[in-house]
Amino acid sequence: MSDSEKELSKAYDPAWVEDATYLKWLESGFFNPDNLPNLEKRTEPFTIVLPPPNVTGTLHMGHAVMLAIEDAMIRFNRMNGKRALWLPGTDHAAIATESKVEKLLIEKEGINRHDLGREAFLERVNQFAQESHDTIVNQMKKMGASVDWSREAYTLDEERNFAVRTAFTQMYGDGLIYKGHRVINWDPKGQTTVSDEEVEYIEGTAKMYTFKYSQDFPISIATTRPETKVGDTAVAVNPEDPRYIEFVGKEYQVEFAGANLNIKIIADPNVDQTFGTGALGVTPAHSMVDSDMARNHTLGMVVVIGKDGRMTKEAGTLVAGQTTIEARETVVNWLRENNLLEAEVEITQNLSVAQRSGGVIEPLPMDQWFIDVNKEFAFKATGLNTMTGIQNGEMVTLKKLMQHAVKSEQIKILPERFSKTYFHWIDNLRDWNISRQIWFGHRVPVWYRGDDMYVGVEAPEGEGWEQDSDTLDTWFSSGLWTFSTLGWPKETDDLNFYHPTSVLETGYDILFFWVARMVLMSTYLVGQVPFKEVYLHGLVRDESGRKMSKSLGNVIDPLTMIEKYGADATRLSLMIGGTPGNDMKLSEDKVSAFRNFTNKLWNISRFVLMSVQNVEEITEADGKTLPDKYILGRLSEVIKKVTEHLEKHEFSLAGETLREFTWNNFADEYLEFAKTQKRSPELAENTDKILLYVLQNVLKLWHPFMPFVTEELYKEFGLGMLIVAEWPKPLRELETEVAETFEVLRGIIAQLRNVRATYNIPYSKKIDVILVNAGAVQSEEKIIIDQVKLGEVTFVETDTKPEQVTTRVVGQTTIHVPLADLVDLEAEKTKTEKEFAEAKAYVLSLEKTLGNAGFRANASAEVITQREASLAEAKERVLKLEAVINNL
RNA sequence: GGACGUAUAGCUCAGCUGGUUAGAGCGUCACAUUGACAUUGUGAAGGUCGGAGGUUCGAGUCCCCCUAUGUCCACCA
Repeated sequence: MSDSEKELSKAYDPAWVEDATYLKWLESGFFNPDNLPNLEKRTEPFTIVLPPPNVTGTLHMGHAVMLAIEDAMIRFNRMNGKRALWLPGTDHAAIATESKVEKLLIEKEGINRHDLGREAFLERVNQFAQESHDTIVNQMKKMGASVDWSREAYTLDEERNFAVRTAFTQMYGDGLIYKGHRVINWDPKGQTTVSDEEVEYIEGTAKMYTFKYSQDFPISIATTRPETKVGDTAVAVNPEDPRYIEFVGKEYQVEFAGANLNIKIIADPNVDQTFGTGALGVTPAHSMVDSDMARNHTLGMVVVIGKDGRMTKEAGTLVAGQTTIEARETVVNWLRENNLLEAEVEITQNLSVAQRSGGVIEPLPMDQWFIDVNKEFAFKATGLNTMTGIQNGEMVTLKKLMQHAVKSEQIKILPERFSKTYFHWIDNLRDWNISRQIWFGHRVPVWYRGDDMYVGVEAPEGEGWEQDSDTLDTWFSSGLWTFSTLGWPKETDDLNFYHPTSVLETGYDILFFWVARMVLMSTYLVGQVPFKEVYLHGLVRDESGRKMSKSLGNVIDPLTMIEKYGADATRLSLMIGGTPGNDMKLSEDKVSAFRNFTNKLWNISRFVLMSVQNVEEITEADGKTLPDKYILGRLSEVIKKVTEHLEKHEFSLAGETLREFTWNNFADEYLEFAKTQKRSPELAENTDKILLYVLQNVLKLWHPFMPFVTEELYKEFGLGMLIVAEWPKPLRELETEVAETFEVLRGIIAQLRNVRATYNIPYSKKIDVILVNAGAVQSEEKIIIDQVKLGEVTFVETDTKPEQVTTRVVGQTTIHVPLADLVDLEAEKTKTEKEFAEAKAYVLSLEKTLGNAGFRANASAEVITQREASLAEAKERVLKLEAVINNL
C-alpha cells in the first residue's frame, strides 16, 4: 500500500464511514453474543432488551438517547468479556397505530375502519406497521445500534401471541383475570375503554351549578355536569354534618328534567362538608367515585349516557338522544325555568381526556376484562424461579409482588427517587382494565357458545364457538417483553441464560405503563425479576426547555443531525452534559461542538499514524521523559475513572473525563512534546511507542460512545475489530511527584512566552534553557523538552545556581535571561507561602476537631479514621511546602 | 390537595458519602498560525453556588423555612 493510499483524509467525513462500518459489524456477526470470540471465557451474560419503539412512525430524539445509552452499555460490556445481548424489537402499539391508520384512511380515502371491515382493515394496519418497522430498523442502524438482529421480535408476532395467550390463560386460572361489569374510562372518540394510566388531565374552566332536584327536595347540591343528574340515585352527605343529619336514610321521589328519580339520602365519610353545599348528588353509572359509593350503599345504577356519547332513553324524555353538551344546556335551562338554579360559578377544573385520541373520557359501566391486583393467590415457584424472599405456596397479591421486587432491592431504580414514585403508584393502583374495543392487537383468548365461555391458549374443539371481539391493552404484551423475547413460555437456553436481564434503560415517562407492568408479569409468570437495574433517562427538550413537538416546529430530527454532523457526534451530544432522570436541553450547537471533537480525534490519530515509524500493537509502554511519564500515568488514571463511571452508568462523567484527557492532555500537551522528542535519536522510538499505546487505548475507551470513528481509525492498526477488542486496564499509577513536577513545567512554559515577548525572540528561533533547582522542580530526572509552539526549550541539568541560569538562542548571539523572567520567583514565593499558611491552618483545625471530646464521642469510627488520614496528608503537605519555600 | 425535581459563569450544565483556591463546553475579548487539526492553538474576563437561618473546626454539598420554576399523582361532586 502506498503512502498516499494509506493517508487519512484531512477532516473526518462520517457519511463516508458510517454505513460501511455498520455493514462490517453485521458481517462479523458479533452483535449476536453466540458469535463472540473467546466464548468459553465469556461466562457472564449482559442483557438489555430494547424498549420496543412503536410502529407508528419514525424515531425521534427520545429514541436516539435510548439507543445511544444502551449501545454504550452493550459495547462496554462486550469489550469487558461479557456475553452481551441487546435484543431488538418493535411494539404494535395497538390504539396508537390503529387510530393513526384510520386517520390516514379517512383523510385519503374518506372511509373508516367499519367501511373496510375487520379483516381488510387489519391488513392495512399490518402493512403500515411493516413500513414503519422498516424505517425504524434503518434508523437504528444509522445510530450504530449493535443489536442482535437475529433475535428481533415484535410484540404482535406469532411467538409473542403464544406468550400472551399463555399468560392470559394462566392468570385466568389463578383468578387474577376476571370479567366484570364496572365503571370504566370510556373514550367516545376512540370508541374503546382505556386504562387509568391512559387518561390525562387538562386544566380548564368549568361552570359549577348549585340547585335542587325539585322545590320540595330538602338539600341543594352542586355539580359541573348537570346532564348526568338524571342518573342520580342518591345524595350523599357527611355523617358528621349537622345540617343534613336528620335526612339521612330518607328517600324522595322527584321529577327532574324529564326523568323520574328515586333519591336516597346516604351518609358517607368521604363527602367533604366544606365543598359546595356539603352534599353530593350520586351518579353511580357515570363517576368512578360515585360508583364505589353506590357499591358500599347498594344503590341502583341508571345508565343515562351511551357509548356514542349521547343521552340514553333512561335519561328521560327531555334529553334522550342529545349529546352530553346539548343535554347540559337543556338541563340548565330546565332548572332556570323551574326556579331551581341557585348559583352558577366559574371554577377551574381538570378535564379527563384520552391520551391517544384526545377524546373526553366518559365514565360508563361496561363488561370488561380486568387484572385483579389485590387478589390473594398462592405463589408458584417455577423451574426458573430465582426471586428471593417469597416462598413457594406463600399467599401474595400482584401488588405485593411488585412491591417486593423493588423493596428487597432485587431491582434497583436509578435515580433512586423514582422508587418512591413507583411505590406511591402501586399503593393507589386499582384493577387494570385490559380489554379494548379495537381491532389491532392480541385478541382476548376467550370463546363463547351460547352461555358457555372457554378460556384457553388454543380455540376450543367443536362447532359454534366465537372468539371475544375485544383485543388486549398493548401494555399487556409489552409486560411480557423481557421473557417473551427469550422464548417463554418455552424454557429455552436463552431464557435460562439471559434472564433476568441486566438493565432496563428507558424514559421515566413510562415507569407505570411499562416498567411496573413488566415487574408484575415477570415475577408472577417466571418467578424472576425482569431486570436487576432500571436506568431512567430524561426527556430531550429544545434549547428553551420546551417539549419537542411538530406543532411547535422545534423538533430536532436525529437523522438530520446524523447527516449533518455524524452519528458519533449526535450520540455524544445526548450522553454528555446530562444526568439520569433529568430532562436535557439539546441544541444544534451542542451537536456541532461534538462534531468538532470527533474531528479532533480523527486528526490526533492522523498525526500519530503519519508520524510513527511502524504502526504496530503496543501492549505496554514505559516513559523516559517527564511528559512520557505524565501521559502514561494520566492514562492509567483515566482508564480507572472511566471504567468506574461506566460501571455506574455515569456516562456524562465518563465522557467528560475522557474528553479532557484526549483533547487537553494528549492532543494539546503530549503531542507537542512528542514532536520534539521524536527528533532526538534516543527518544524517537520510545515516543512512537507511547503515542501508539495511548492512541490505541483512547480509541478503545471512546468506542462505546463513538463507535464509528473509533472503529474506522482502529482499522489502521490491523488488529481486528475494535468492537470485540479488550477493554483497557490501568498500567501504573500516576506518581504524585510526576504530576507535581509536570505542573511546574506547565508554569515554566507559560513564562517562556513572556521571555520571548520581552527579548523579542521569534518562535522560529530555538531557546535553550539551562536551569536547576528552579522553583519547585525537584525531579532528579533529566528533563528534555523541545517545544515548538510554546517555545523551543531544552532543559538541562547542571550545577548552576538559579540566578546564573542562561538562555541562549541557538544560531544567534547568546543572551542571558535572569531566572526571574523564566519563573516569577516572587509570585511563586507569595503563592507558595499562601498555600503554606492555609495548609497549616487546615492542620490546626483538624487537630482541634480530633482533640474535641464531643467530636470523638459523636463521630463514627469511620469518620475519625478519615479525619486522621486527612490530617496526616495535610501535615505532609505542610512539610513539602516548607521545603519549597526554603528552596526559593 | 399530595409527592418529587430544579435553581451554580452571558447560555447549557458537572460537582460522588461536607474538606484546602467551585469546574467544563459553548459564547465573548486579546493574541498566535504557512504540514495532525481554523471543525485549530495560547491566554483573559466572567460566579457573595436563588434568599434567610441552623448544625460543624469547615457548607455549593447536611437540616429548617421562604421564593421562583417544572413534573407526576389524586381528584371535590
